[in-house]
Amino acid sequence: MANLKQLAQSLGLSITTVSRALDGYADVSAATRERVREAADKVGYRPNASARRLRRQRAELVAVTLPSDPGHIGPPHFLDMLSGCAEHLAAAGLNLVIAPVPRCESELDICRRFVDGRRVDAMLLVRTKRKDERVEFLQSRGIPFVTNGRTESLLPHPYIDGDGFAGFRAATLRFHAAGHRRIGHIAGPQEYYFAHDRCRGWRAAMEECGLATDLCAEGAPLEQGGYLAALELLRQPSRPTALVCATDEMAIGALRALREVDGGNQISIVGHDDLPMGAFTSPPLSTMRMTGENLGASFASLLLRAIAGEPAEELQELHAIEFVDRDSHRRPAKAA
Amino acid sequence: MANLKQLAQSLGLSITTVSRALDGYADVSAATRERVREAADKVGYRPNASARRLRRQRAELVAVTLPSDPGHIGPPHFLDMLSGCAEHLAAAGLNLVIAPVPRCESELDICRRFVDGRRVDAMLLVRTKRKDERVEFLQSRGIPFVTNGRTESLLPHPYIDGDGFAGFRAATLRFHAAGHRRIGHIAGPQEYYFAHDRCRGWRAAMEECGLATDLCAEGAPLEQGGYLAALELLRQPSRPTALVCATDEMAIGALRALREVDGGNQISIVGHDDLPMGAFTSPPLSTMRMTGENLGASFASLLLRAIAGEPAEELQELHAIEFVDRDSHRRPAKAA
DNA sequence: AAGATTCTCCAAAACGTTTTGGGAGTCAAG
DNA sequence: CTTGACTCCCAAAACGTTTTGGAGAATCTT
Repeated sequence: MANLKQLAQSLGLSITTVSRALDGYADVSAATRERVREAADKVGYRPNASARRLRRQRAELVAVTLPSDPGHIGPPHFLDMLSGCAEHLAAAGLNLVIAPVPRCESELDICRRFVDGRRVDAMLLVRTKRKDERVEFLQSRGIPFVTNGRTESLLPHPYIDGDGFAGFRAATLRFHAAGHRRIGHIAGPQEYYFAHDRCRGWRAAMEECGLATDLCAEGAPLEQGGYLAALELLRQPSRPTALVCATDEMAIGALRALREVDGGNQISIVGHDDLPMGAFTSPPLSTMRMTGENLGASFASLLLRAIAGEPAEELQELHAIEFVDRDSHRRPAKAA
Repeated sequence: MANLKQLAQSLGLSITTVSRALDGYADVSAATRERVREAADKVGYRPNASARRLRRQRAELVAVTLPSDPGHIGPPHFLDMLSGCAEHLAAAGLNLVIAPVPRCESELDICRRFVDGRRVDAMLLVRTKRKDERVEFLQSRGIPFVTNGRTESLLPHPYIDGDGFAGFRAATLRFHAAGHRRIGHIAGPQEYYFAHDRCRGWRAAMEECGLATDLCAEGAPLEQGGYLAALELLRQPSRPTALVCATDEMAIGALRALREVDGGNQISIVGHDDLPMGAFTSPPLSTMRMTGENLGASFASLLLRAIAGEPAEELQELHAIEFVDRDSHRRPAKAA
């Protein structure tokens, strides 16, 4: 309700003094400072955010772009992550705005709007592509940002990512150790870094074991994509006995395909993301997930450090992937 | 990069004219308007958001508060809803900021911070309680807001809600028509409007049918809460043969309880929310969901109309609840 | 030809902060 | 008495827009 001028007037002080008193500067006597603070408390004074932002040349805002394709938004914990991130940003006086991408615009347009209108101090990018134009743009503008997922950008940039390569390699080797020899991969769209990374992990393991890498099918990172890709692999003359799937959603689609095919329930399968519903599929879906707790806080911390100017190299977190042992990966190797 | 002053200087025009040209006022000649627009396009001029907000006395922001208790954030479609809402708000020049509530603060504190700092033009409230202090506060401040869920506030306020009363009444009657007589209710915390509303619906149906309303147990709106509440009902001397659960999460907990009890798999059950994982439980969980598509757009529209000053009475949407027929509600009435 | 009207444009005043660059006092030291 | 240091305060200048209230020139009316 009240602004600085009114508050100052009612106290018989100058705007300057009131402002500095509230900010705790030392050049205001302790007595006045206390008097000002009490008065401010009493009238419930809060500085006008827009005015402060204008003067300070800070937006006090961070934006996160949300891909609008339904189902592309990421696992359910995504909202928890955002919530955690926003909470930690708020402690530093920053708010998190969500910026969904309308169908008619590109993610780049959104970035441009936010950056060039000086609406944000930093950005959070999700679902990075190997070659991500948003990253290039933000780098060229010199605006701080953190990505959820790596890219193949030449310049380093801050990110948090799971080590999909290692995770999928390990999962594949696990199948190999269990006696599987025909291990298929259901891959996500390869322009996404995570999908490519996971595919590489599977491929590396296969090559290490001296196995052919032709049992690979790509699909949209959705239930339907996994379903179609699985059908494709099941049509092969020599079927896979195990499937490593890029995401849980695809794995669930693959499970549906397996149910429709003779002996499909004898095929092992593993996904990635640890979707809650995976616990209820039949068989319960073994999966993988990124380690680390309170990811949101990590993102917030990286963002704040990026804003503070820390070099990108020090703001990169690669998290190990852990295996979540349910049941779907335990089918015998020799069946099918 | 550029601001109005520089742009004006480079064109040999005044700031005023450039500003008005870009806003399309009629008092700049079509020729100059075009010239200005081209120049602005070329240098990629975007008005500084903070400056505009200060001058216009609008924050161009809407905040949504997220309860921080994990699991309380609502069904997975919640993020889709937010995303849709943000998208439609963006079309009107408003951005959506998410405001999670840290453990040490109340939702009211958050509202206060946003409202008194003039950080937002409106607020979106979720998980309303029957007596909701946030609603009272916002009403007293006269700031526009829309709630997801009704309240028992005396003054009307804009909301979108599902007709839980009718939905739960209908579901209960459906069980009655199928021959069930001992129909239990697993209720959510009654301080929440939705939980109370659904409970009333069950109770009304029971009374209409002349049945006792003692088979009711309350729990936290989580899997564990449903599990414990179900165990409580199953301990009764005469067990329910059907369960109407306030939420799917609770229903899934109840399913776990049923599995642990002899003959539990003969008990019918229905939930509410249409969680994706409900399709994978065994048996697949019959459920209910609010009708209406693109809820986010509806919220955005109500928010905009509230900001425009439309009276609250015209900004209330009560959506019907539809039944989602899977399998879990089809157990015979005479078993158990 | 004088007055009214219309077209274009602009100077200056906001909006509410934060920050710069002092300006009065007071006190102690030189 | 002067000087310097220190304490406490303040006027004024930003920050970049939008909007108000004209001003000057051209065109139309009478």
